[in-house]
Amino acid sequence: MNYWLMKSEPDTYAIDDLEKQPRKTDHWDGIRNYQARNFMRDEMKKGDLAFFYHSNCNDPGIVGIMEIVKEAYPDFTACDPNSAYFDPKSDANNPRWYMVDVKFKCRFDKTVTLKELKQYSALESMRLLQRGNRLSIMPVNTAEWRFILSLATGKQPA
DNA sequence: GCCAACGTTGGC
DNA sequence: GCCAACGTTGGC
Repeated sequence: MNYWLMKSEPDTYAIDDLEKQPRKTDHWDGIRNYQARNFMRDEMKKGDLAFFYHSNCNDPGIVGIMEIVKEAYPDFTACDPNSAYFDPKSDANNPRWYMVDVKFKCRFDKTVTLKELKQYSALESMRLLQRGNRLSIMPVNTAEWRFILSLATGKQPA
């Protein structure tokens, strides 16, 4: 069981958009970064949990939790010339990009903001908080996961 | 909208 | 394989 953090720009796809899907499930498309892809393709397992992070917005931060319900399979938007994520260099027979399916689990009452995350020494080694970080999919360790959950719920970590 | 940081591309 | 140029991310 692994924990993750996955970023999305809410103007493009917010956590509410995921919740509105049938069965609250959708594919996580458009990942076009090799490191993020490798995490998704090689390490993400069914049943893993992920924080949903809103990036590039007024109040960036973690807004809720989703579950990985389908492991990596080729990202079909790479082969679709009408998609914003079309990649002419990707070969349908040897897919370059992958996606997973995620299911909405919960939305926090209050966003755990980036600003707030930066305040805690318990989180100072988090990948999200490292200088110049741009990864859109990254692992979160168990201690960090629990700590952030406690911030979201107001309860002490188990 | 600015811009620092980072990733990718492509000439050599 | 180096590295300059360019494109993208994402906080502010």
